[in-house]
Amino acid sequence: MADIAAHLGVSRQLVSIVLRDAPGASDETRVRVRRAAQTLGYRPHLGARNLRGAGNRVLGVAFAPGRAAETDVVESLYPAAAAQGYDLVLSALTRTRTTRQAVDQLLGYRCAAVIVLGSQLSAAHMRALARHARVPLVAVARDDRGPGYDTIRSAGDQGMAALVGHLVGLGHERLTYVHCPAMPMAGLRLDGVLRGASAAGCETDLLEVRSRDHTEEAGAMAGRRLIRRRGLPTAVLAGNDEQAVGLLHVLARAGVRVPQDVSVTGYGDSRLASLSAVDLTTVREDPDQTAVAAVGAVVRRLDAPSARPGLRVVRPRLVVRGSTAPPP
Amino acid sequence: MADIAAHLGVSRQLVSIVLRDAPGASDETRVRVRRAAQTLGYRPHLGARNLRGAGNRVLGVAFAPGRAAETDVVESLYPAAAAQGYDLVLSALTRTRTTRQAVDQLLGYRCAAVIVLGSQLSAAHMRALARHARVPLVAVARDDRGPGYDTIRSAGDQGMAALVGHLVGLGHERLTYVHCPAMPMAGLRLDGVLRGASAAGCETDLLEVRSRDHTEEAGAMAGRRLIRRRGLPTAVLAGNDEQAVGLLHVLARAGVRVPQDVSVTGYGDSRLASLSAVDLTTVREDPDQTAVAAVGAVVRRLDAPSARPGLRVVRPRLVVRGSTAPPP
DNA sequence: TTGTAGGCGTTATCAG
DNA sequence: CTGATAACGCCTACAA
Repeated sequence: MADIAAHLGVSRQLVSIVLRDAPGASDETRVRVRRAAQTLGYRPHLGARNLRGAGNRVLGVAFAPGRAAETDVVESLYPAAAAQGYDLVLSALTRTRTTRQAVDQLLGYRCAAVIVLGSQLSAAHMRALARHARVPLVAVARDDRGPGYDTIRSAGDQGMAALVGHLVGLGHERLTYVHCPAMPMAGLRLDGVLRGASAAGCETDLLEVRSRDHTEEAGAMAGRRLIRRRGLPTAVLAGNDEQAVGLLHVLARAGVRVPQDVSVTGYGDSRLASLSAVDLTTVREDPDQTAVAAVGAVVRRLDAPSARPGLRVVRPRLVVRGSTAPPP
Repeated sequence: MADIAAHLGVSRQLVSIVLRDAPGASDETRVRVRRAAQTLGYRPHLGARNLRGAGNRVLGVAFAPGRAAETDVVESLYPAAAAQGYDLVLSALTRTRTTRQAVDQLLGYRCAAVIVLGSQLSAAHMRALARHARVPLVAVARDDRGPGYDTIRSAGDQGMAALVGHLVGLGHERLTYVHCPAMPMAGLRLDGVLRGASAAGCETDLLEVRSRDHTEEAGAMAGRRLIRRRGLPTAVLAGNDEQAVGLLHVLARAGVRVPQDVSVTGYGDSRLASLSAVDLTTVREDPDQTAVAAVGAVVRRLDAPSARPGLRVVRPRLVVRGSTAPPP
């Protein structure tokens, strides 16, 4: 910044005024300063900016790259944060990196708040983390809630109930649900299936998969167990899209036709679901809505730090594709 | 830091000395200072640290969360960077966020260097970006090379040649390669197939998929075209694992058995390849090796800024699984 | 072991 | 519009 000032023969303050669009400079100098900044390759030093204490306008995001639902939310978080004047800094959750470590790094950058996506931390650890971070903490895709942090999640029960309604409407009378307890928010989705089924007056079988994995592999395990059984059900609901894809794969290799012989549904409407070879009936968890809600929670908490942390439930939407049909 | 000093009644310098393990403090005070830092919830201000100019020990990483190969490398980058005393700060490449924007943000944090994973920028734009960033730039998974930036990639040609060798060894005499020009490093892999085939004295058919997508969707398109043809080939090589999975899905739904009727191979050994329902013969691009090579390139360039940027090729490894067998 | 002093890049306030 | 001055948190150097 001093370089620009020297180069133009003006004061540093003037340059600062122009670059942060503050009042107090003529249009002509604004242009000159901006041009000089361009040619000199000027770039604001974000660390120095945050040093000033007040209003650092940076949100930290901890997430697991590779998890489809989370990366979608991250993608949506950029515009959502920008709309409120915030920038994002990311920190990865990996096998070698705990939620705590990731959040600690973000706090090192003095983020105004931290958004944690899909952490598998226990409720107690999450609360401890929120106390430890002295900035607002927002948890996305958890089925618990504070105290100490805001929670954003989609209504997994409503979504599942909508899928059940869709299948019953097609004429199915008995549904099988692939329940994978290791999956975040598994309980909520199971609830939705059971309540939806009892409301529609239809039978439900539970196929419980006991594995730490809750993606394609779990779906494949469920598929193999279904095939070993005497008769196939007419409709199977998987806990999420990845499980549904694993299930579809196993069914296809076994010569079972979808949807002619069996209808299959997923949850999430991730990238996988809309692939032409998958074409999965599912429930859309809108990442844009989730992202906007998360940023909204941050802003609200920063405005009123003493307010009780809340729970925001985002409404899911049924997406009917080619993997469901009337029973054979 | 001043808080700790006040709380203990010592000087800030002493606290600084203890916290960065510098000589000049007694063991007893070290313990006291550390305990106080704990209880006061002290956390170093990374921005302020970087402000000091020299040796900021932070590497910027620009990548697309969601791309399997890239997230694997990111996961491996954390330990690789830590081994050299570096921390990582991440910036996402998304539909709404260009490589340029992501790198600009990283430069704002005054990273010592920037690592860009799998950017689809043209060679000219990449060079411009390297000039614009005044710190070392390392590109991972590109088939071009500088000047202006170091490149790390796996030997796609050798990997493909190894797959060809494996298939020929099984007795296949005619191979079909799914060529998707939009895929990064597509040319290199095509080369490997052609050279491997001519060395082994076997025929090759090219199935070119013209689509911007180079993942499951492209593989599914290729699969549908194969099935519409008169006779199926005995072996199909896909450009990467995702394409292979899309291909497998379409083949399975069409009643084609893998590997009894057709052998299928992928490239990358991503998470998908080892799923039990996929069980794909492929080539492993080791993310650990790639990550170590990338950090190594950074360190070398920081030591000798004037050295000519180089190309580092990581050797891939054949992984034989259940999707390949002798021809029917 | 402690104190003093300065600098890193930015924002902010004050009086000219 | 400029000039002067301060503050943010951390590091380094030098002297007591």
